[in-house]
Amino acid sequence: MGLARTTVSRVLNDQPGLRPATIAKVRRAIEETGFTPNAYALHLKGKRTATVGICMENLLTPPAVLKLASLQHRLRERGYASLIEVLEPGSSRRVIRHFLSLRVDAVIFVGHFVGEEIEARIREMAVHATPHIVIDQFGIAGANTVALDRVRGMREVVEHLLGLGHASFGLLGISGTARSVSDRLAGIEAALAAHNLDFNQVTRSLDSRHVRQNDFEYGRALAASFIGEPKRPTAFLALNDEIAIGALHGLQEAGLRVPEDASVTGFNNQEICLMPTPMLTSVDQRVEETVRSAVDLLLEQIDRPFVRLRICMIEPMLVVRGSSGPAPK
Amino acid sequence: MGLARTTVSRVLNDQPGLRPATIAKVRRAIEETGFTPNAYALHLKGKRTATVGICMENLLTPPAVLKLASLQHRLRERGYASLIEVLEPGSSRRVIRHFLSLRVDAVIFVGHFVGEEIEARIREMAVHATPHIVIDQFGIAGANTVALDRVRGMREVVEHLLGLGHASFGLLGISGTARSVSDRLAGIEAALAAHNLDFNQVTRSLDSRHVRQNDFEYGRALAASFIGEPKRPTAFLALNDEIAIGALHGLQEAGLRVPEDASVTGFNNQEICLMPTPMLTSVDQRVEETVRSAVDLLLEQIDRPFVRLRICMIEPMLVVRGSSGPAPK
DNA sequence: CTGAAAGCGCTTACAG
DNA sequence: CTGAAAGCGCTTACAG
Repeated sequence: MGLARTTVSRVLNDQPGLRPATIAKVRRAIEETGFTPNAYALHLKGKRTATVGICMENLLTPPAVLKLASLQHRLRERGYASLIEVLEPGSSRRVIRHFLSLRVDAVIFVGHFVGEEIEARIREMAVHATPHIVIDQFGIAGANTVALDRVRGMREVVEHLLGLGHASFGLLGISGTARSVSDRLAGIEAALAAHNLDFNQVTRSLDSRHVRQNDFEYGRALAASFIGEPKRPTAFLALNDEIAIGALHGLQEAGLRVPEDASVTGFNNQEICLMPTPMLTSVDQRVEETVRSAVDLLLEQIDRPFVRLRICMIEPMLVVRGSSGPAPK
Repeated sequence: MGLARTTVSRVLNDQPGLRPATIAKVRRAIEETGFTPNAYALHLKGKRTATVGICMENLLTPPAVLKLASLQHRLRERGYASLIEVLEPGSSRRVIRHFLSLRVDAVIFVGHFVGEEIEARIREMAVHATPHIVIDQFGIAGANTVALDRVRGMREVVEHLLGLGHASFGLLGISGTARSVSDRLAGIEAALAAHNLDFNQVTRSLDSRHVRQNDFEYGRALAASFIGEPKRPTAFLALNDEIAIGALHGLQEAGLRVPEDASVTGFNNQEICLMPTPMLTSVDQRVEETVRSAVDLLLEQIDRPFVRLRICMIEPMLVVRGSSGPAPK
């Protein structure tokens, strides 16, 4: 036959020093038999798997999916396949073991997780010298992290509204102790403090009057509650775009004009910001830049393991649209 | 040491006939060293990889992502990990080869692809006896398929509007030759024919006046165009929810009341249907049922290969909301 | 330029 | 009940 396993292997790996006729013969045989090399045998021999494991908090929010799509695209460009798993609380151990058994070159976490769980996983991965990066969530001990500077994002929103003359703010869904909330509160406080305003005097939250949902209906309900109140705020800051749009509709249904009677702002700058009339002012997460930084940091670690811990903050970008305007006189 | 490779292997695979003390000793050693079995060695020995390859058309539309999330969840339940790749035109060969080299147990296609390309891939996979299923796209030769009956979905929309007394219909984004469009046209024609109405007489499309975008702005622009027309339709059927919501806003901006002056319907029943006022009547894709059927068909094939070709139609569900009402007198 | 041999990390008969 | 040996499908020195 003239087709020793060695020869076939050399053809498949484009190694030099083969007669063209031999190459052609091998290629033809491969074509005819539909032969596909077994990746498992390949990697057993030590070839890099060129695979990255991605742990997603969920696949149900547009920003998360946008990150996933972008990650997958960029990794592919660099020659990596991605293995994707949704991480439910408590499942991280199983998922990471699976990734490790598949000898992934690195693991990416996207979203917000139980801190201790991820910390434990990162320690396990360190044993195997498997690099990692956490996208979105600051504050995980020992974790390489890339995340949006949400404090700054919210500060810019408030600065923008202060600049428009607003002095009383309704907070929509921005209450509680979750990290994503506390970052936003910190941003609001910082901006107010810079203008010598007292947080408790100029902001108001009615979140407790409704069951927290973080969706349109929740925003609508919150807006409706504010309508009945004396001293209604002139600007409403929402935790996310969904709540903001719900609130915008709620205000309009009550006969208020946006932005003439009240301004509304969102957060995340999703596509739906373009849908209401007027369109929604929001804070862009800079997904592309986030993902690019994350992939760069990760590949750097794959190339030279044990570099020092990296924390990368992404600057948000305020996108001003029609839903925010001068405060009413 | 008393820790022969054989013994360790037996412990890891929960095989009977080991002394508890031995088991404990092995487990401790595994724990201490952070030993993780090499999946590649495992599968080389013939163990099933318990992995399914998923080819996505894209990850940028909510319905696609919903299917992915649901698929991933159901496969995990059944013990399968999923390998996800976005298929760009022309990349299918590379992606499928990669999946085959990883010895996936099956491949799932989600979305709409170039027919011949997928047909070629399915033929290649047949050589390896690797089962497949196509979700969403009917009409691929030799493909096991699960997809929504879009003809019927659109027929139900028209029946609903006819029942409300409408007799003139504006089509938004429903023009051209794409399969997803022609299915919808077939549904509209069927419903009209059943009521002895002539398609060309009672429907109108102004799609050609704008650059096709399938988004809010396109819907808004189309609605604006219809406003200026004599004999304005009383009902507007959109290709999808985005166009419908854009149109709804466009009509309202022109001073029309929905549904008193004009009805609007969408397609896909995404979450955004709940956002406008009034909320949008739409057609639900029954993602859960689609995915369940697909996974069932697939596992059936994995268990006994070479069963006959399976085509499964999913019944859509019309969801009536405030955007559709009685035709104006 | 091409082929025979060893070995990657496991599992599975088969001895002990 | 436990261990030594073969072999899964490749790649890579090493001979020829």
